[in-house]
Amino acid sequence: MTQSLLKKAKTYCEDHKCRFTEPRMQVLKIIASSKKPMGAYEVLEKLGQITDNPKPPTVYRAIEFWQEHRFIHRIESLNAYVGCEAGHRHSGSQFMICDDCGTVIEAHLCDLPQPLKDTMDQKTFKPSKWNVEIHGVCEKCV
Amino acid sequence: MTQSLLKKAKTYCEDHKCRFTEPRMQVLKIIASSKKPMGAYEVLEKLGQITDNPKPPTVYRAIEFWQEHRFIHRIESLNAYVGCEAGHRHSGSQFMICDDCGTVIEAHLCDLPQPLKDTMDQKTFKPSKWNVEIHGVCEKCV
DNA sequence: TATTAAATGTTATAATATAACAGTTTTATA
DNA sequence: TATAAAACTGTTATATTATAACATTTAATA
Repeated sequence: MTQSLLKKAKTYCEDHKCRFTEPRMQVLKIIASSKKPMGAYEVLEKLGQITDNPKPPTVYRAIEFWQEHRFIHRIESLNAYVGCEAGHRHSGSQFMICDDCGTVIEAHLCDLPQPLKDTMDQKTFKPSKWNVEIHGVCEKCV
Repeated sequence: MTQSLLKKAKTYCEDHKCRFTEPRMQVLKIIASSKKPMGAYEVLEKLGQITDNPKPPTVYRAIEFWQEHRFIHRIESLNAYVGCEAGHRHSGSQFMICDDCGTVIEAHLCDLPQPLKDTMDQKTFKPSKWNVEIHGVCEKCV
């Protein structure tokens, strides 16, 4: 997905008056071209193969930027990051994480499932953001 | 919930041939008596008020133990831990996290909601563990 | 082109978590 | 009940993940 995501990201930046800079581009490229979620320091290491001795804040800033603009997601249970093509503007994300091969599959539900909505109502809780992480075994690894 | 949870935990240990030791007891007590999730180093600090200069592994070991036996949960998006009275033996957890006051409310759904089950089926993914974290604003903080 | 805003580079350090090994307590069993 | 094995703790050190702070550069815009 690397190329298409980079292109989308570039267009997005142009449209939204933010800069598609070299470090941002490189970091997105590195994360997008990985099949598995990457830790920030893995990204840093990869980046070090391209640019001269980059430092953690470079990576973390770019990660933060792309997260805000939803081109990457953080997998909380792995402290790692994955690219996202979907461009969804809703506030939920759902991941299936294969504990065997490490692959992450993203689902793209737009709405909070009803049983959870019901719980929100019962507790009078106003959700703004939600994340689901499901660990298990993927098709290939069964 | 502190007392009842400690009691449950003690009984559980007796029944399951694991030891209800001093550091485990203290750590569970500290986490259970907090209304909000606590970070490991907050627990460590509290523990330091009771015992002499405890070290991180003491806390992390106890946390790991109680997590395994489901007396506490980790809130991934906060790197923090909360007590759990439910004693559920199923493999899912769901939390509502108030970004205003920090309170965490746990839901207790037994089953993966249908839309997510459907996604699992579509992708032929075999789930073993699932976690939902919903950020938002609680009743009191609206 | 001067000013401002946005972004980067760099140093240092904070926050979170675990490895490794010695020593102790409890449990199992000879 | 002595002894071995297992479970657990104490301690030192260090790994891993993430951010604060400030100087500098780049780009947008007045």
